[in-house]
Amino acid sequence: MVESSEEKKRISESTIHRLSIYYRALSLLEKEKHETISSKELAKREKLTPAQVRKDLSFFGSFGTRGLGYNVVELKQKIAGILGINRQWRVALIGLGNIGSALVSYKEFVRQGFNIMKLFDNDQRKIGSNHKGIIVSDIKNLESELKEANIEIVIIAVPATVAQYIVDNVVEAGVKAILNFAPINLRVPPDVYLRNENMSMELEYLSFAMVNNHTPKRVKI
Amino acid sequence: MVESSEEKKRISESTIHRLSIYYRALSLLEKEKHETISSKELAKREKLTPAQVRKDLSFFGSFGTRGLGYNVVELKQKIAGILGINRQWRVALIGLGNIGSALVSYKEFVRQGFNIMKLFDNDQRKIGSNHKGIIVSDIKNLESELKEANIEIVIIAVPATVAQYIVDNVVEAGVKAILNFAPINLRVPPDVYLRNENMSMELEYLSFAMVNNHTPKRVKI
DNA sequence: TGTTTTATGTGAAATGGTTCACAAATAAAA
DNA sequence: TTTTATTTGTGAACCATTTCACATAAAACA
Ligand SMILES: NC(=O)c1ccc[n+]([C@@H]2O[C@H](COP(=O)([O-])OP(=O)(O)OC[C@H]3O[C@@H](n4cnc5c(N)ncnc54)[C@H](O)[C@@H]3O)[C@@H](O)[C@H]2O)c1
Ligand SMILES: NC(=O)c1ccc[n+]([C@@H]2O[C@H](COP(=O)([O-])OP(=O)(O)OC[C@H]3O[C@@H](n4cnc5c(N)ncnc54)[C@H](O)[C@@H]3O)[C@@H](O)[C@H]2O)c1
Repeated sequence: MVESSEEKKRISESTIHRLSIYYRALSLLEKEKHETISSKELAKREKLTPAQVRKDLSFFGSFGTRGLGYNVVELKQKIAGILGINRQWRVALIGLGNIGSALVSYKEFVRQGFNIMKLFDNDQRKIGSNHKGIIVSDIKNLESELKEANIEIVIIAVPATVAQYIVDNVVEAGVKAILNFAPINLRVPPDVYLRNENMSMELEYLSFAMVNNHTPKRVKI
Repeated sequence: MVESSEEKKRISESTIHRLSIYYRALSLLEKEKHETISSKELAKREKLTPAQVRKDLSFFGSFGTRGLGYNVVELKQKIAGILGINRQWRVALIGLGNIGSALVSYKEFVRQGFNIMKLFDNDQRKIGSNHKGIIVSDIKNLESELKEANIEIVIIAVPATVAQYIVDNVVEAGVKAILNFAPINLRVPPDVYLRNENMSMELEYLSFAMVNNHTPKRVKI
């Protein structure tokens, strides 16, 4: 079989994270009625370097105008396309406890096209109740309901002890992207994308920095 | 003044994050009654390489025994010392909304020595109320109460619109470490450590990965 | 006690990511 | 219209991190 002609560039994770940063900055610039922005100015705002901004963007195309900079609205749309947030994503959240309930109310997710459409829990008092217009489903029906609703991304907000078991079912249901809040190293097949949100880790970094007088190259994203 | 004889090695952020991972893994191994662990086995468990584990640890000393591996309890304590979590930290949380309330109930923080001792809000209905044994303070008294309670770390959980203003006051009160949940790029002086917890960014990574069939080098921590 | 096996600790090599520096393109000014 | 000022896009140089590979040391075993 002939190799696809499409170039498969290896984009670094840092570049992807910075695209998120550019997107957020451009949203603000749009609100502030800026028509164009130079890599220099954008870098200054986000404490990065102009070269970094240009190099990041150059992996995906030439979006600027020499002598002028980038059109704010246009670049924002380009980045949205690259990140895949110029569309709606169907998201389910499992575990409606402290953190799960907070996430359901997080408006930023919806604004970026991440729509929580299904909620699951195993607590009888929670099943059937209404959260932000969504009826909480019984975890027993996880697989069938995930499939039925065509869920593409699942957020895990259950205790660490049951997280692997839940994830196995989520994978079984064909979901390819998982955002995990449980402080545990989950096993998923190679074709499933997994990201972990670990808040203790960030506090531990602060602790380390204070104890060791750490001098970071720059503030973490 | 003579330069301190203490070596000031530049430890990478990735190394620090992996120390957190090792710590969590070792806690589990301790529970599972493992007496020793090799870099090979530890790496396998956390999907890292043995060389990586050894190199990370070697920045801080020689903690292992050739032919045997590392003593679980001993290494765990060493890492706790390196990360600065073999002590108690005095933490304050500002903004008792959705995410703030969830964080107050997060037991993992306490387990690692991060004790939330002060809560602040500007909502009259919340001020004076009791959350997990802590009376919510009026944001008006922020500076004086932060100083009085000797707060070392502040968690920001207020709307992005007011976050910079709040942070300015926190910095004014002499706090040197901030964990920020507001989706905004905060300005702090160079001697203040700032970490951002940005959940949209992780979802955006998943979105990017799915749209672009991204092949990461390895799963992000 | 001697031999074999296991596993650390660490320079050196390889890989990956960031910054430099400049040609090329366009805008702005003259 | 020509000149000057900006600013992009990108190889090349640089720097940081990861992996390799092996000398060294201790454990396990005979
Ligand atoms: N609270 C926080 O601020 C916070 C922060 C970061 C990470 N986390 C992590 O997020 C997870 C949830 O934390 P929490 O504080 O919200 O805990 P919680 O106990 O308040 O919530 C857990 C929820 O999961 C549900 N649940 C339990 N077992 C289940 C199952 N088998 N199937 C479906 N649902 C099930 C429970 O009914 C409950 O509603 C934990 O892993 C925790 O470590 C919490
Ligand atoms: N809800 C989530 O899951 C989530 C996730 C990630 C990040 N965040 C971010 O965390 C922040 C809080 O989000 P939320 O959903 O909890 O919002 P929220 O509105 O529920 O809570 C905000 C809290 O801050 C308080 N507050 C407002 N202004 C204040 C001031 N000047 N001084 C002191 N307190 C003040 C409010 O009274 C409220 O209690 C936002 O920046 C949000 O973007 C939220």
